[in-house]
Amino acid sequence: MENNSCIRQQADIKQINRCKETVSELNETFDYLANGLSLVGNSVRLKILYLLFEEKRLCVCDLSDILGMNISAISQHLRKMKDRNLLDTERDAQTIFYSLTPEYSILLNPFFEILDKNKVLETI
Amino acid sequence: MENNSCIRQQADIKQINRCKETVSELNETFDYLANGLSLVGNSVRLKILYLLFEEKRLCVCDLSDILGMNISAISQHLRKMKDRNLLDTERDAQTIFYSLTPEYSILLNPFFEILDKNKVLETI
DNA sequence: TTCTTATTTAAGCAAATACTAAAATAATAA
DNA sequence: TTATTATTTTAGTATTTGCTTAAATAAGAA
Repeated sequence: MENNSCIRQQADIKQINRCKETVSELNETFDYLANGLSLVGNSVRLKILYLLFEEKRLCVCDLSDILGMNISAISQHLRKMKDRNLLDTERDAQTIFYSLTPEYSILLNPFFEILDKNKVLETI
Repeated sequence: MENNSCIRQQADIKQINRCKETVSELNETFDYLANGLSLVGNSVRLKILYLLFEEKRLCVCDLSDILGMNISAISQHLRKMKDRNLLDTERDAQTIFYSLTPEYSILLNPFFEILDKNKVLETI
């Protein structure tokens, strides 16, 4: 930081201090939330999340076939989302099924609705 | 793609084809949405968005001071979000004020509520 | 036990991202 | 006009991310 003396003459010092307090109070929350959103902000992972929302559960192999991508690449995406609690797993013999955690299913619903709406529009 | 013949014996072919169709129909929508979410999925930008949600409008200089970051770095973040229509600008003499576009204010509201709730919790 | 199927993990690399520093633009004041 | 203030843009660099390939793990079948 070279130059944080840029503060405008007309700057609202009270406002700036209030904001600084907010940022320092919520710092970890910002990081945690941003990290979760960055996982959703990737088109491969967004597709996976939406497909799991629609189909309830899918395995790596299904997703690899659907998305036309390497199983390893998909597996690595799934791991990230599982580690961040976006996904649950359930084993059925050799097959591991992934599903959306209920919390993220709710939180991401507005985005899934956008996708649903677009789907209808494009089908007409 | 070396090996997309991984398909399980028990794979639900109908399900997989339905999913493939969904993905191909919505492909651009996925990309567009993911791109928007990737902008929100960065803690600096999430902070900026939340501060604009709370304060209605702020300039680069305010944000630079609040976040303790280089003006140039903030300006580059703001540009990305303006280009993707997350932000509006309004000039007041030499100062350029940024604000949230109404659409994204609504769409991001559930996340801002999480932040609001955490703020209250930590203040108690 | 060995073989097959399903999946994960590790290593390596290319592309994307975020930041710094310096130069450029733009509006106002002297 | 020149100087000041507010901001953006460009170029360079370090870090992060996403994918490929190959090796490792894990469960069931022969």
